[in-house]
Amino acid sequence: MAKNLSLFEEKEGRISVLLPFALGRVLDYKFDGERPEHGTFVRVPLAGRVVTGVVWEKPKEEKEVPLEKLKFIYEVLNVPTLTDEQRHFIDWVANYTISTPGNVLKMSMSSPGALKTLPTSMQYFKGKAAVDPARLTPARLQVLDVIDDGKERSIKSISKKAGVSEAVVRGLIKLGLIEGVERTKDRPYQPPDPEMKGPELNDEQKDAVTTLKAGLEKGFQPTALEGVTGSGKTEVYFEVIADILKNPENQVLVLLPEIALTGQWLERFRNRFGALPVEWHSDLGKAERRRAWRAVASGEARIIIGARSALFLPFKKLGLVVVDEEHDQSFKQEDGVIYHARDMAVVRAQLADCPIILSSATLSYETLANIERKRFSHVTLKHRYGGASFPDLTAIDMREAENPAGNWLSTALNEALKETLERGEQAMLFLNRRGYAPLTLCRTCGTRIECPNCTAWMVEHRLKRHLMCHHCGHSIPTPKFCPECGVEDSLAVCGPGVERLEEEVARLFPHAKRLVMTSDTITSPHKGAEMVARIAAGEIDIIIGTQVITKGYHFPKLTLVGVIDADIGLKGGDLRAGERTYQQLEQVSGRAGREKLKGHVYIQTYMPDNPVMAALLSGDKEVFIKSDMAQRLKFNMPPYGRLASILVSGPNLPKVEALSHELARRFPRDKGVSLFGPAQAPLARLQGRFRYRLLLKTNRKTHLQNVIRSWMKGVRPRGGIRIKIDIDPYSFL
DNA sequence: AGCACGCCGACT
DNA sequence: GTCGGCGTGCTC
Repeated sequence: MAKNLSLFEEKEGRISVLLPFALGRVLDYKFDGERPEHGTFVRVPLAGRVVTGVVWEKPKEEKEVPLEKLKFIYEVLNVPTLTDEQRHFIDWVANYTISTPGNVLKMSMSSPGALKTLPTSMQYFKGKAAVDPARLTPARLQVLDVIDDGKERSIKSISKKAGVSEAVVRGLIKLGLIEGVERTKDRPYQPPDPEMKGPELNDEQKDAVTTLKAGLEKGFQPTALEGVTGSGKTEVYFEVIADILKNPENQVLVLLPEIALTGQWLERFRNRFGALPVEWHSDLGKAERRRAWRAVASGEARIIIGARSALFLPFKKLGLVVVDEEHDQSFKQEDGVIYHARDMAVVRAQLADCPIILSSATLSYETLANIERKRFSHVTLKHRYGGASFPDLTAIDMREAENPAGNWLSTALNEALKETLERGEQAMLFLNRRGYAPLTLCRTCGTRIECPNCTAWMVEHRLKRHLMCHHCGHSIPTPKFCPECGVEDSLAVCGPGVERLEEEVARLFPHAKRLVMTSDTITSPHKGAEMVARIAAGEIDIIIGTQVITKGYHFPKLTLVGVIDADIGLKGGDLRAGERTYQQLEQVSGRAGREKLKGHVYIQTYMPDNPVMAALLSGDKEVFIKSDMAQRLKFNMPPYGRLASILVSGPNLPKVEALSHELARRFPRDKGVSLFGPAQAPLARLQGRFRYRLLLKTNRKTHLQNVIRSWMKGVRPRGGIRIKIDIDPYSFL
């Protein structure tokens, strides 16, 4: 009896389980039988339902619920366990971003349903039944010959291999000569072949590859790969990937900013590795998502390319991380768990003790600072691939430019367009404004049509015949009468959007084939790929688009780039306005003249003397970046100092104001820490919620998160108020 | 995340 | 007089 009891106690025990939502702590459960190790996926009861979670370490400070109160886990899932590395990463990110580990875990699970329901298919193999030899027709003998090896196959593959119809196979199943079993197996991915020969690299690229490969032995080693637009950075890191893949266990993660438009990247990849990588992005269907997730977890997926969320996939053994276009602001996740995928990727690589390559033509200031601090090594490509030259840059001073009334294209740009089209080349016009016009106002009463939910103008989208708020999605049919004074046909549109620009181009060049590319017209990755293919095939003469066209493309016949309003990004005047505008203009300029044809770039600006414009035009970007970064250093701003943004929002303005001021009062004044605000956020109302912001600035030595945690302790937002904490903010809205 | 519990408006 | 709005709190 006593023996039995002790045996029972040995077998029954307590484990902690992390659940994929904001519970704020782990929950304990009992198990019987073998102790599930940390990282095991389990299904557990929770308040009358069953949820999937992961066996986790129990934080020391948490008190124990008595064993008899605990419930038993229901099921241990047949899924690879999360590695220690992955769990540390999740905890680290939660701690850094001041979110709950559960919410971060959710990003690693990403398709909860996929963990329990697996696709099943019947697989068939040689059975044991004996049968009258007289019934074995030649077709049946063919089949028996195929299955003699005992391997499991589908009916389809057996019939194909034996060269008989599926009916023959079914007949044998009925006789028991073939047996079936239900198997859960996703289709395998085609493995990449690192030995395949890629395109010939030039000397500069070869040198870069040599340098990068030499650093691979060191384990964790961040390297910035800085190459001018068109220098062939991708082919350089492909060689590093090929090297890493020689270890059959290694997995490689490539993060790209805009997954919607990676058709060209995938094509280059296939040319080098003979197969497509495993893709991960929000557009994947349920089945594909599960297949990719499990392939990553099992180690079958060798190369994963994805948007920022791919960073949280449950890698089995990460051997290399590449962040392409590392300066791109879309790596910053702005809601839910707020994180910067580039920064977190560095942490992920550090935990995996593997190299990481940050690639860009316009490195972020964060990365430049890390190069200065000697934390990152630095490899550069200064020349364009294939002997292509850099485009000529011309500024058009719009204060003086000839500019026929009502036109957004200056005469100079118009002329350049004409010449480009006459030569049979392609042009790209960049205007970072969706829709037809950003503002509609009444000529009679002066009313500007605003969003009822946000402090923002309604943007006309003429193709869709409505006005739309770009912040909350609210839309109304384009009105004929002023909503305020009721006068008919008194509404006038102000300013250009890409649709309006397209209208002008159509008027000036009625025979040119035009294509508008914005998030409104690129509704799916497939559609984006289709557009890119049409441009590459020469079916399009003029591409008109928002920032989606600035990134990564290679169109050999594209020789003219026109920037319609280079100043848009500078107007907000926020911390990163200069940096962002510089990067954007440099990137879009880089689309011109990437092969043999000479490229030309026209930049329309009202402030040609602005340091950003001056730097671009002189080609001396170093001077601008150095002085801009020196400013940041002087004011202890990122990447030298640290920022956190605290956004208080709620439906009731006085309550939002009151809580914001209470936060300011409670703020622990300390050296090395300063608080700005509270002040109304630039977008004072968003989706019906009023917004106030506080900005916290510290030096690099201060533990920013600890300051915030102790500051926020005991603050209980009530009455629908939310506090959003953004560590290292990029957006100042 | 879900789901129950709990106090204040428009209805069979 | 009830049905139900979703604010608040709890789940091992």
